[in-house]
Amino acid sequence: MLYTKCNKKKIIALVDCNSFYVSCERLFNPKIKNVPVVVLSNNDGCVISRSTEAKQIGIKMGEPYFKVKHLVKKNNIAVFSSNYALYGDLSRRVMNILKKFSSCIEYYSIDEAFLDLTDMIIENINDYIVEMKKIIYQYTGIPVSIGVASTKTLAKVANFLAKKKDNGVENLTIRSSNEINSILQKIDVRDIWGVGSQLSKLYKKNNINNGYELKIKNTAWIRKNTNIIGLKTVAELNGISCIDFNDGENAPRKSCCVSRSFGKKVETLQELEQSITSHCLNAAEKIRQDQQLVKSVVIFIKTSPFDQSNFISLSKKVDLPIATDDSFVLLDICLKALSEIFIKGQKYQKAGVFFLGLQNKENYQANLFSIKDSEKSGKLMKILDDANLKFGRNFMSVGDVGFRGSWKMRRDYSSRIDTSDFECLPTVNSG
DNA sequence: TCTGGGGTCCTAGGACCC
DNA sequence: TCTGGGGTCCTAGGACCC
Repeated sequence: MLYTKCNKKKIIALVDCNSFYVSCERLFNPKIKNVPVVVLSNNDGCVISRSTEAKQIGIKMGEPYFKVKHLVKKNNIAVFSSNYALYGDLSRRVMNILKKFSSCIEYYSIDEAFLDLTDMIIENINDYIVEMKKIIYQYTGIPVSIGVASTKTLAKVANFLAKKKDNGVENLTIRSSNEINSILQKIDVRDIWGVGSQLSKLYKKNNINNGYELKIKNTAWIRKNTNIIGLKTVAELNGISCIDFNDGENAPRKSCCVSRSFGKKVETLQELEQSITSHCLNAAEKIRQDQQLVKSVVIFIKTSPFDQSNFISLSKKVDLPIATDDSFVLLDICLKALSEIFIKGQKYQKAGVFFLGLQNKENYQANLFSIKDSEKSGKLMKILDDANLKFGRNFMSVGDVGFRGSWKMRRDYSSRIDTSDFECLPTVNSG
């Protein structure tokens, strides 16, 4: 049944921006063009983007910053806090260009997209992707790698190869199956898309060490020892496309989470209330933007998981009788839930809000008990959202978000670049 | 009061991704 | 001293029903 959809060989391209966050910072700062650069996660916690030079020095993806600080110092690595407003803006520009190369496109992440080229009339795929890469660079300054293959999983493999090549593109659809097999033999099973730390442990224990060994593994064994996703990965390595292509531009979100670690540990209820308030309001704004309503709410607070002996994680779920997008209602629920789970005397490290069971507002409206109330609330929420859009996040707020709380996120190395700010335009000297 | 099996639905938790 | 955030999907197991 898994295979029935696949009667025609597909042509799928995966476009992936190279060291995306680093590339974004480099656009506005030519001085860091050929030097090692890293970008840190929120709170300056971990390394989440590395330039080629930084990779060569041995900085690993996801490593805590404090553990590599000595390497940073010794090698003069340029360090940046993440600036998601900037990355989001540049991502949109790249994706807009990709739209011109295929009408069937899946925005997979901030720096990646799948393009289905199956039904397009293209004389030469290789020329097409070389052109695509060139245009993206010319229009945005962002370098990308492009891999093409008959399935998403193989397109990931192709992209993995493309990243190591000078021209930055790889097309597996023109390679023989023998060539593909020998390529897969050289790829560690952990590097196959869909194989994470747990699966790779299981595979290696059972002598499946590379992509080829996974490809030829008996499917009954895979089914018995993993799950449907494991089975799909194997099918895809065999050229059978069975992972859905999600080209719905606005596939609605099913859940929405806003959470943050604190810049320093938090012990008081008041500070937790401020952070939960801020997260709740931000999440509410997000779902209103998407015309969605919330059916249940979860809030959580936890101490640091790295302090194993003292780790606690507290949470509470509340189901709403009527789905809503009203910040007042949601905030009320969140703060009440917080007061119920709060335990004194703990050093909290993180707090967050989940909105679950999101549903489309249009479809739900008719079920509301009081249309009038919801209209009133809708107008008020719109004023709130418009003001915050115009004057910046949290300009207008409903509760106490503690404007200068010492618990707020650390961002010590931000480039503070804003693409809507003229001051940030680079200066060009003509002579 | 004791007995069985099979179905659905829901949820918590885990694994994975970037 | 200092270890990100936001998603999706799948499964096992419990509750409930007949």
